[in-house]
Parts: sequence; structure tokens; C-alpha cells
Amino acid sequence: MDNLRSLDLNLLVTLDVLLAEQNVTRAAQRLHFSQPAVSVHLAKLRDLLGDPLLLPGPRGMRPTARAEALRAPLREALAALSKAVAPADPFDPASADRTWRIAATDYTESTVVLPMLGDLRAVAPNTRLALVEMAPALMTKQAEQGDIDLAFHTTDGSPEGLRRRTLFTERYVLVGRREHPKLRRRPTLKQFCELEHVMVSQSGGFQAGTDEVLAGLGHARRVVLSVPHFLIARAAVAASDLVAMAPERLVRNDPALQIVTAPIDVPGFEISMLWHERVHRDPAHQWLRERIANAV
DNA sequence: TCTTCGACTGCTTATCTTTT
DNA sequence: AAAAGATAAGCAGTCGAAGA
Repeated sequence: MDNLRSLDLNLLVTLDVLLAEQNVTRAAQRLHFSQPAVSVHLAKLRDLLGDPLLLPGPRGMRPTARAEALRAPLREALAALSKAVAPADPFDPASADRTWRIAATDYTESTVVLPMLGDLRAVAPNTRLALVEMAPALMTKQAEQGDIDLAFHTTDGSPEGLRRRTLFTERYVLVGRREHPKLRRRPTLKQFCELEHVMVSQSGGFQAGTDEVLAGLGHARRVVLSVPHFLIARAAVAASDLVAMAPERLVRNDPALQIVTAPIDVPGFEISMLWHERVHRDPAHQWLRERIANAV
């Protein structure tokens, strides 16, 4: 590439037209330059390439052997460059064979990825999906390096420096197994506190938003199981008399579960999808993001 | 950090030179 | 003599260095 540093690539465009027209004046017209401008271009090209390139002959300007040898490769190179800087082709899901890498928790896998999976398989059958563990601290870097294409996170506390789009707002509901004897009707606050609860905490904690709300009301519940993932909480609830305050979308279509409105109002959360500026305008990424937004 | 100034570039028009 | 190419002069825009 070093031999290109001293070369104004526009001169090559002029040379290409000159070789086609074999006439400085006509080349100038095609390039929308004045004749002297193209004449100067030609002089520079002659100097640069150490060859007269075009010589006056019996019928206009005739290319030298060097110029003739340049004609085809120059054509090809300019066509390739032109293609490279052309607007990106629109994304064609039917023929695409790329792999998507998405950072998600088990909750967003269930509520965001699963609902769009069938659609994705049907519309883009040759693409692949890799779900990777969500690590908020690494997310921005992963997105920047292209290790992940997309991530999901609660809008509150989501990593800085990424583009985002809100997908939905989630609320908490009280959930227990179907036929749970204490959930035939909406429990009172006292009954709610007497139930045995399971909660989700990455760090094995026993305090969550629900407990803060209860504390504000002068109450406390009995959390007897703390698990790091939503899906195991759901499974535990389905298989026992434990109950949980769970995100509604995670439990609403599960026939093994009974959903009840809780006697307290626990603030929900908002889920956003996040992506890097680098892929913001990429047609393939735009397509995927739109697909996901529509599916939820 | 903003402004100014000079060098440089790439074009134009006008004109000269060369070729047919 | 006409057509085509080359050169000259001038103008506008850009860029980097220097100064406020």
C-alpha cells in the first residue's frame, strides 16, 4: 500500500476515463472537469508512472503499452473499490448464514429469545444463535469487540456506552403451583407473609424488592429458598408448596402454575436490548433488533 | 480553545502550442 | 485553419502552525 501514499486515487479515475475515451477533452466532459484540469491530471499521471501513457497519434491519442497493460486491472480495481464504498446491501434473511451472539439471563432467554425463536428459524433458516452468559461488567467491551451482537438488561443499571431500545415493562405477580391450597383466592397481607417464599438472588441473598416494600409496611415474609436463576425458582414453585414473587412474563403461560395478584405492590422493571454503535446501522443487526422488538 | 495567516492544492478561464 | 492538448494566472477551499 505504501506505493499508493503519494498517489491521489482520483487520478486513477481520470486515467480510467482517459483510457476509455482516448481524448482529453471528451474525458473532461465525462468527468465534469475542464479540459485543462484533465490535462493536468494526465501530466501528473505521466510523472507518477514514468510513462507518457497517451501519445498523439494519427487518430487521436493512442495508449502506450504501459497504459494498455493498466487498462484491465485498473477497471477491476475501481469496480471493486466502488462496490466496497457502495451502501451496504439490504439484509436477506433467507440466504443469510451468519451466527448471532446474544448475552442474556435465563429470564430474558425465556421472555425475549424464546418468543422470537420460531420466527427466526422460519425466516432465516441458515442463521445460528449462540446465547452467552450475561456479564454486565464485561458487556460494553464484549459488544465493542464483536464478541456479542446484542444483550438484554434491565434498563435500570444497564451498562453505559451502548445503544438501547426498551422492549417491555415487567411486573411482579405472586405464583404457586396449580391447586396450591393457599392460593385459591388472593391472600391477605398476613397470609402472604406466612407463606414460604423462594426468591432469586445472584449472591444467595434473602432480601429483595418485595422485602423492602414489606418492611415499609412493618411486615416481613419467610424466604426459605434463595436461588441464582429464575428458571429454578419457577421449577421449585411448580414442584412444592413454595411461592414466589415472579416476573409475570416468566410464569403466565405455565399450566403447572397458579398466578395470583399479590396483596402488595412491588415495583416492576423495564427490559432493554443493548448494542454497540459499531453495529447500529448494520442492516443485519437492524433486522434482528426489529424482529425481536416485534416478537415481544 | 479560538483565530489568523501562509502554504498548498485543485480547480477555473484565458491563452499558447502542437497536431491533423 | 480547426481541433486538441498544454501552460499560465488567478481564485477558493483546506490544513497546519503560530499567536491571542
